[in-house]
Amino acid sequence: MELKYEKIYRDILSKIKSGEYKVNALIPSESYLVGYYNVSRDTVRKALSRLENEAYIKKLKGKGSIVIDVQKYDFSLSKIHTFKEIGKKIKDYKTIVESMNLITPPEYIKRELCLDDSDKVWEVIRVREIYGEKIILDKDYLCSSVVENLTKEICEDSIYEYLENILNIKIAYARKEILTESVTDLDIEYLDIKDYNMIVVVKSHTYLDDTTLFHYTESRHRPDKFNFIHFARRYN
Amino acid sequence: MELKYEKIYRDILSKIKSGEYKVNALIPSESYLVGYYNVSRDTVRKALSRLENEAYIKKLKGKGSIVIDVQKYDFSLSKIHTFKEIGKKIKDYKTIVESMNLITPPEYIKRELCLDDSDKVWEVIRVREIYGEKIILDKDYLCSSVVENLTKEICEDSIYEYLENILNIKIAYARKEILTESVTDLDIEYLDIKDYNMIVVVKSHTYLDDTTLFHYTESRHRPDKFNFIHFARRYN
DNA sequence: AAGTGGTCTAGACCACCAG
DNA sequence: TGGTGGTCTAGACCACTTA
Repeated sequence: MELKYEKIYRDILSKIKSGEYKVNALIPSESYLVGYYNVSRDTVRKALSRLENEAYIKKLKGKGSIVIDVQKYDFSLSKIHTFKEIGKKIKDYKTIVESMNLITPPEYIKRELCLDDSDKVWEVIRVREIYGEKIILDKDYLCSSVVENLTKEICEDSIYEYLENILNIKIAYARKEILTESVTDLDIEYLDIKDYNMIVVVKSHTYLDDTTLFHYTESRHRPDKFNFIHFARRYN
Repeated sequence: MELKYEKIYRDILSKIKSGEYKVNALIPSESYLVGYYNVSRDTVRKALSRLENEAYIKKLKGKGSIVIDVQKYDFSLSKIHTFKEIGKKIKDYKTIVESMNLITPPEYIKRELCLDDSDKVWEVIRVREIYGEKIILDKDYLCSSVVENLTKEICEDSIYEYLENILNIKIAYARKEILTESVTDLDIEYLDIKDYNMIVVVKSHTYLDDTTLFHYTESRHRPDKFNFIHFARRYN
């Protein structure tokens, strides 16, 4: 059974995206929506809260809810994006799996993932090629206790789609850290690094629904092609 | 009159921070908190939702709400941080106001802030010095229609504290974009740039409660000292 | 089976905005 | 003054976890 407020959320979102609810205009009031969807006000409000959280609308006390220009923020990484999602917006991209092995992790990965000595991890090295240039080097480490099997085909497609759709693993949080480092030999070997001597590194820790950490990634971007957009709402 | 769910939110948060509610342990159940605070369940749930949104707790169906290790994420920029907040965690820092003028904005600022020809803006150039090194160059542009007066003292302290506490301006959203650029003459002039030839730029657009854009910033960071932490919750 | 959080309802009063 | 969203209540049923 589908949740009522989810259904309403999606219905309103589709009306925003189709232009039925116009940017900078008010959407129908809560009391109207109560009648329209034949639900309680609280259920309508749940749907609207989520739309506001995701910055599609802004609620204005005494006035109504206004539609925000979402076009500008559509590339936002405030949600947890996978490369495949980003890739959909770029016509010419490719993922090359350089290696994929079940290994006893090196000391610093063991620390990052809080592992025991006997734990094993999948190490996946991938290169992202955009418009014919090798731009991003991804190093993924996945706990084998959570992800038992992995194939080259899955890594070429999208690891996260496999985890979520096939293994039915629920991801709750991701913590990302952005910093810069000097270029390493590995960067030079795998990427079209040109004469840049710095690289932008995005380190991600991904947590399951039960708050256990199971995945660590280092995504190394050639600096000229790096772009991260973040959209923050202020709580009051 | 203070809001009940705000009060409960702050009370639970203080108990998490003081260690009364321990990391990885469950906090009291919703039904217990209903009795403890003598409010309805919905009010308790509002407080807990906010704590979950801000990643202090994680609610687990059928089990309870677990406290997340917040120490690790405390430097997070998922909220809208000002330099002053960040500065509190660093012992030795200083803000130098290099210039502050009410100007007719250059063309690209007019575009960024969607201004008319007659509109004027405050341009503030500041340098952030950390442990004796000039690390960050901030260029701020504020619409004079929103911020009429500005002084050097305010800029040395915190522009945002002035806006929020003195002018009572409510900030609703901020959009941040992170990218890298080549070092400019201005960077070399104002910063201790060493021999780095790249700089990490954070461009921010800040919106008011009524969704109007009023502030554009470029924060230019020496790459070796740049660090951005982002914490994302996954919606289901 | 008992306890937990998740969804949903129906109703109340308030502060804010517009005409 | 009438309509809007914001807060708060009391009660219901559900799915999930743990024992």
